[in-house]
Amino acid sequence: MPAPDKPRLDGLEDTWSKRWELDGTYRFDRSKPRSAIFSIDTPPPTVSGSLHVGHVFSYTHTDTIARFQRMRGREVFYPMGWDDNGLPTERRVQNWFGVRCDPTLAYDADFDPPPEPFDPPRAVSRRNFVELCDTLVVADEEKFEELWRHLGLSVDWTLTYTTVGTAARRISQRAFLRMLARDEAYQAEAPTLWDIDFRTAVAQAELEDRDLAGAYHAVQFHRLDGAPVVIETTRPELLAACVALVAHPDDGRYADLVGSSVRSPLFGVEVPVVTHPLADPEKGSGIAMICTFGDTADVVWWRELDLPTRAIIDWNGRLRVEPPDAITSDEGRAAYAELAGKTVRQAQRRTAELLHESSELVGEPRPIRHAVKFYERGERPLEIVTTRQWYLRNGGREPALRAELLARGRELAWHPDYMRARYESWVEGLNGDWLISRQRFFGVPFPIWYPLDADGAPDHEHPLLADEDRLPVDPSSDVPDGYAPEHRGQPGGFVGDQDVMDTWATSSLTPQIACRWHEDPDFFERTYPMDLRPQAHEIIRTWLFSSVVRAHLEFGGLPWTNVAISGWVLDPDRKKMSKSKGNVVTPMHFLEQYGSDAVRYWAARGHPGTDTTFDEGQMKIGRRLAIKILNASKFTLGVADDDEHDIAKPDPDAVTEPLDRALLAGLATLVADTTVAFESYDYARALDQTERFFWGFCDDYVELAKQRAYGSMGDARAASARAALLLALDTLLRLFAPHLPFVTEEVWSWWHDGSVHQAAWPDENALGRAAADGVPAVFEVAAAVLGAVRKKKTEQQRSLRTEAERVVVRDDPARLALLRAALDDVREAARARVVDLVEGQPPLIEVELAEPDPS
RNA sequence: GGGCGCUUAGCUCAGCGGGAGAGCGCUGCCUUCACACGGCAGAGGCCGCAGGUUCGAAACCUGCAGCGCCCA
Repeated sequence: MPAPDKPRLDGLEDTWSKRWELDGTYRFDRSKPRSAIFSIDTPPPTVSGSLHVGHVFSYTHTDTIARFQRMRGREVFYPMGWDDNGLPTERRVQNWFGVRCDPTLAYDADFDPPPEPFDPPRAVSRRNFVELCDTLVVADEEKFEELWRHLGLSVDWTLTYTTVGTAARRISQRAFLRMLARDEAYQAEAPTLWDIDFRTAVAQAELEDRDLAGAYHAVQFHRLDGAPVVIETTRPELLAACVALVAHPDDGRYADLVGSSVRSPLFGVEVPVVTHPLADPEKGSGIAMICTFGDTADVVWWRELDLPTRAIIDWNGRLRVEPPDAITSDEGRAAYAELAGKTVRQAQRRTAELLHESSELVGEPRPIRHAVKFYERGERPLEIVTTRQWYLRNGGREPALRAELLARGRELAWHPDYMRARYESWVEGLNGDWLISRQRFFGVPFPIWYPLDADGAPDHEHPLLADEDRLPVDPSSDVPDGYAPEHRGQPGGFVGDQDVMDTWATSSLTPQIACRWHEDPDFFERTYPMDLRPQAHEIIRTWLFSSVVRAHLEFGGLPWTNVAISGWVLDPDRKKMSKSKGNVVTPMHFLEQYGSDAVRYWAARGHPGTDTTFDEGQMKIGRRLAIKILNASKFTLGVADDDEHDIAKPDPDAVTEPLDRALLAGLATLVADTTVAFESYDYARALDQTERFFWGFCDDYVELAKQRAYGSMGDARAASARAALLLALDTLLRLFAPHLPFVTEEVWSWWHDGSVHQAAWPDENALGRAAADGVPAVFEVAAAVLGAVRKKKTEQQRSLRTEAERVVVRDDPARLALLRAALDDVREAARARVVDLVEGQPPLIEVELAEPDPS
């Protein structure tokens, strides 16, 4: 099929994505041995959100790697997953159908998705809720898949998985049960970071610090002899939960106090004065009150100093109705009654008033700004409450395991390498095990029930576990072995664990889910551990770390050998593009306006790990590059197609001219360089090198060789140019193919059977052989002279077709020899009547143009 | 507070021991038989600052500043 007269970019996405699907171009061949396979642990996008240019950016990076590896001969395992597990989907299902999940309800097999949302919302069982989720995400997934196909991701769409689907739930539960059996999972009643709005526990990895306005309240405690002791606190409302005062052991100001007791204001509770190195002498008055619990420091003090528990904050964020037992005086109980049931903010205000009235508040509260811990999706500061939760060991408590995980981090090949520091600082800063239970309704439940004693109280010490071959189970509707449904909730019966797992507890298993751990042992054998985890840097502490933990504990190894970290897309003000900031740009418009190759070009220029500004200008350049590829290809194929030779199989031996050999020699170097770049996951460098070479090819080589290729110097010399043009085009199309899959495939189809994306990556040695004695410098010197002539013509405001009367090149003998080898080409391209070569220094190029035509 | 990264032309960025570069934007020219969804050329820079290593530093080392991120 010859090149069209007016080759166009428009419509290539539809044409080729359909064709690739029909031909199974990216279909994974599972019969290949592990050594021949390159497997990629793609990040499953959250389907309830929408894809924005940040997704296009990072997924393009991965796709270029996938395409490169495919052309290198690896069988690429590149599945897509959809993340439909977690809060975003839960909320979307609630709103879309007007339902809420109530795990205490029994499954209703006759329940159908309502055409209109229920109003008011109706409660449904967890299993029904999950089914509604399944129906809703199907539509989302179709939209996402369409966009990914339009972008040209070389995913095998028959391998798609979801994170709340049956297999994911089964694998997730299986992995949990195995950790439980190895004592790597355990249940504990402990102080827990708690979001009072979501009413769920939150893990360390989900925290973020936010700067918040607060105020130091100077509050008077009293020595037993009546003398005042002033502490400063930003949380006076926790006074009733105070269990001690703490000072630094070296702080002389309080030395005489340590070991004695003081009495709290308002409540008159006697508490000890203790020391701990974590107490900061610089902060406030240097002595602080320890409450159960105001912040994580309180938890450390409470644990290490073995202090009593006097919790007053309830799981709804209000002060408990009943005062702590320690408050015994009538005055104290009366003061507490003023606060009971109030929110934290209300209680704080009222406490300050009460302290003011009793003259135990010293001066006015002093406003400060300080870092306060928030759940990353939350709106109010986290509280700390004591609850029973499930934990996975992650090295937060055991130095030995932590050291092993740090060693895994060093074993992993990071691209770029410096991103390893994020992992290490996170692992080194862990201060507890991984809390994985969430008091939510939607998600993967724990495959656990508890027996009920004669009084109907659950026995948490002897959980009933689901058999592995029953998985996945939903303990709210399934029944443990040895029990009947009617035993649920009855004394002597059982009750299901009500919590669900943290989404990361499932996401950390994407390698096991994608590779079908225990679902398909042969498949797993061939794909796991995987070769590449591509992901963004802000989830190193969550997704990457938790995946390493799971693989390390279950398999004693890494889940992949390489991780490629992509940066963020920044808006023009250099702020991260994110939904919460409201500055996201949806990609379809740009894909349609500039073409997918152009948008991919912009993305592929973003170096690994580097944040990149959203820049339409780069898309324009990408589009221009794609158009240039069309036109240069049209020219090459047009001039080379002489009805005598098979253009699909140019003959390397026909390349005899020094200029042509110079081109191929340069091309061989280019192939070597881009291969190295791609092998180190630097797709951006590979693109830059190829693009640079390509423009030189168009601007200089084609111009130099054009007349000869048309036959101006005879058949043999024309055949040399034609073969070189074809070899160069063939090579350049392959080098561009990972970045610009559509235009390269389009051009490839004009003169080749099959897909460029299944073609072999170019072979630098074959090109080197074709180049024979060629040296790139011949091309460089010839291009320099041509450039000087063009410059002269431009300066004289003359057409480039203007003839040059005479061109004089002065240089050293070696450079002149190089030029002499391509002199005929230079003369014709420059339209010069005479080119004189003069030995001498410094180098000089003089151009004398012909007189303008008087007409 | 600790760590990591960045700082190069108006903008977006490459270069990371021997010529200060690309594209966009700007200015000018050229309708050239692949390309006007073009081509060619031009102007534009104490390569953040200060020391050091070196025959030679935008690049390597040290310190500082600004910006961003990660962690505490």
